[in-house]
Amino acid sequence: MSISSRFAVGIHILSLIEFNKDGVSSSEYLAASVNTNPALIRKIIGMLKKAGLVEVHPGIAGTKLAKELSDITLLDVYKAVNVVGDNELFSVHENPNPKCVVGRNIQDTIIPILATAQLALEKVLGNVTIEDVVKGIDDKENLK
Amino acid sequence: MSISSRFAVGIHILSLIEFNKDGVSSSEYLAASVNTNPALIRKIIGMLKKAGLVEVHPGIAGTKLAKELSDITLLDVYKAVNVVGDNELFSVHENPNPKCVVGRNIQDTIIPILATAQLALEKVLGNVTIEDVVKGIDDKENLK
DNA sequence: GTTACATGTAATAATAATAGTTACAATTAG
DNA sequence: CTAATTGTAACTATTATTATTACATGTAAC
Repeated sequence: MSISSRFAVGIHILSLIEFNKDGVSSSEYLAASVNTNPALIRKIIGMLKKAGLVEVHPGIAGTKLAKELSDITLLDVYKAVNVVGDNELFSVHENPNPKCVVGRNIQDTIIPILATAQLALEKVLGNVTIEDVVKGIDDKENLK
Repeated sequence: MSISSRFAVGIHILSLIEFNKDGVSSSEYLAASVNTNPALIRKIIGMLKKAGLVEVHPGIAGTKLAKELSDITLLDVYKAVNVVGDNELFSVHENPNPKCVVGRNIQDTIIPILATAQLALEKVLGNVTIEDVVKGIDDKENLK
């Protein structure tokens, strides 16, 4: 199965807050662009807030970025929205037979390999910032 | 969510066929080591067969490797068991609002980035072979 | 040919996560 | 106080996985 779109939605939200920095980014406003409902947006914003990426206060309309655009990487967002835990991108069958050479060693053998693969993926995400995404959106828009 | 354990089970199966190369690796035998039932093993073996990694024939007990150990990478297994399609590791929300700058450009902007991350992961898997896994299992076993 | 056994595959159920939705309490500004 | 917004909980629908049962199909041995 694939990684939850919460991640993509998180990127969308942060980018839109930047594009709308002179306006008020309420959950309703953001939901209209993502094309979902405000409650779902608030749930994701809650995660971004817990990770220190945005500032938002109960009762006060709007969410603001809590960091510079260039200081927020996609890895920050990916971790914030909890799509994948450390070393949990791959799942490994849980109870292989300990009476078998393969069964009693397979987990210890492949888990580090899978972790390396996961880290390679995360490293790519760590090298891209929301600033890059915002620029990418701008570039695509200007080509139209 | 995480990537199906079919992948880990596929690695387990191929490794065990090697360790048991002088014996008969029936679905029942393999299932006992993986600790699941034979039908599930046969389903996965069917996928490995379709990918040309193993040889197995209806009515005849046992599965054999169709390639050298060093010619089967974890990426081959990963693709064989269909856990993730090309460019489908990450899911992206489907109908962002085209009336918004972000909404109409977000997909084209982030999809290539996410694909790069996925490729980095797959590259790691492509550099590890079943031979490496088998050696790893042997090493761990000899330390006990 | 029939018997015994193995593979191939369909159907089903249980579980878990996602995505969407509604509802409402808590909080704040005016 | 009132209106508006955030923060959450509860619930549903959907989807994929994993496990399981059942049985048709294929092969070898007698």
